[in-house]
Amino acid sequence: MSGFERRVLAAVRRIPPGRVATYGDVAGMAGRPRAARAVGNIMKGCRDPGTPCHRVIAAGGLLGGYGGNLQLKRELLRAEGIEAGRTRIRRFDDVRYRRPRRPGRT
DNA sequence: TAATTGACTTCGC
DNA sequence: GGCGAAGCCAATT
Repeated sequence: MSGFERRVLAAVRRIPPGRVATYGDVAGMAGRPRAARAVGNIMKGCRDPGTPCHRVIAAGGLLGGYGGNLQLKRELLRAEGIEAGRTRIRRFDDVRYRRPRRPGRT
């Protein structure tokens, strides 16, 4: 397992329930903001229990993919209070998870 | 080592 | 909203 992959999985695990993050966001949390594709590639092989891959979606609130079971992804999200339309998450901006910032002077 | 492959992202039509 | 093109990144062959 490469360091990048490990960081990506760790980032995904940090996404709280009821919230989602885009591949790009996860890539950023992993330290490679431009590696959204690589993140997707890793997600594809996401079989680690405890890693909520379903909370990772595409940019703009698009659903992205889920091993062909996009329907399941929607249900899982819905179970966490996130509703999704045919192609897109609802209230995406509200449920989107962001990297925690260092508390400091503003 | 080089080429290919995507659960990506942004832009234009 | 859907489609095609270009850019970008790591894993796999």
